[in-house]
Amino acid sequence: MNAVFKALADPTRRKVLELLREQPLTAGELAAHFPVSRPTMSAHFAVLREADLIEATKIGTTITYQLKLSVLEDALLGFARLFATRTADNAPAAPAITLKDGAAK
Amino acid sequence: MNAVFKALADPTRRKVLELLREQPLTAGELAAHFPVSRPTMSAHFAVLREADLIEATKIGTTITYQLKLSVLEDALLGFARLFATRTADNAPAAPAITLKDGAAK
DNA sequence: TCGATGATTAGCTAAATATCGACATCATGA
DNA sequence: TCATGATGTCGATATTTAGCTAATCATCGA
Repeated sequence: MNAVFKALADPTRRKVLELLREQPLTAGELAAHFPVSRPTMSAHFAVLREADLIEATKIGTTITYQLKLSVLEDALLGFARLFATRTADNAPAAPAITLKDGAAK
Repeated sequence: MNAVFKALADPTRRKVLELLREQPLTAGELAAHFPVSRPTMSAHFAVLREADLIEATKIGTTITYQLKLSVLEDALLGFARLFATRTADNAPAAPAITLKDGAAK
């Protein structure tokens, strides 16, 4: 979970995830959205991969990145759960939290 | 929102927020939970204050910190909303997300 | 007013991070 | 085979961050 929050600390990386929400994109396509160099983007991708937030698929010489929504979800939910107050009697172990219909585990 | 995610990137700071979920605590009480020096903790508090995640109240010589749950919630929800997929027809503008009963705006 | 207590500020170091240009890799098509 | 296009890796540099000790500030009680 720490790796996920570390990854989310950077605006560029959050934006990458946001772009990948719509559809998988190649490294080049993603890089085109930002004013930084390719190596810099590559480093950001590495951080996101390390956090297991994205998945890389290599086809020929092209690498396509795909969002792993469930991992993002688990981290966010795992953290949010720590703040969902549980009163003595009224205590559902897990509060109602969903990022996306059907995506919650 | 960036400040919030920056603040959440550190495990110590996340733990501080978690401790404050239960009840307000003084700087000293909080510091007692961690193996780092007081000044270091003070720096963490400053980051959390900067992100508006906690509120400081000075009583005499003691400073009590309190969690601003709504700010944390807004940031998490604001981000999560970006990933709540909206299909063409089945499109609720905002998905059902709550951290805590009655706390959602 | 003094001294003790709780907390922050100042000044510093070490480590981590972001960023770049240059180079390496690897698959593809001429 | 060779050039090319798409990426990643390397090495260097600058910035940021976490952490420490020592000093300072503010408040309270004797």
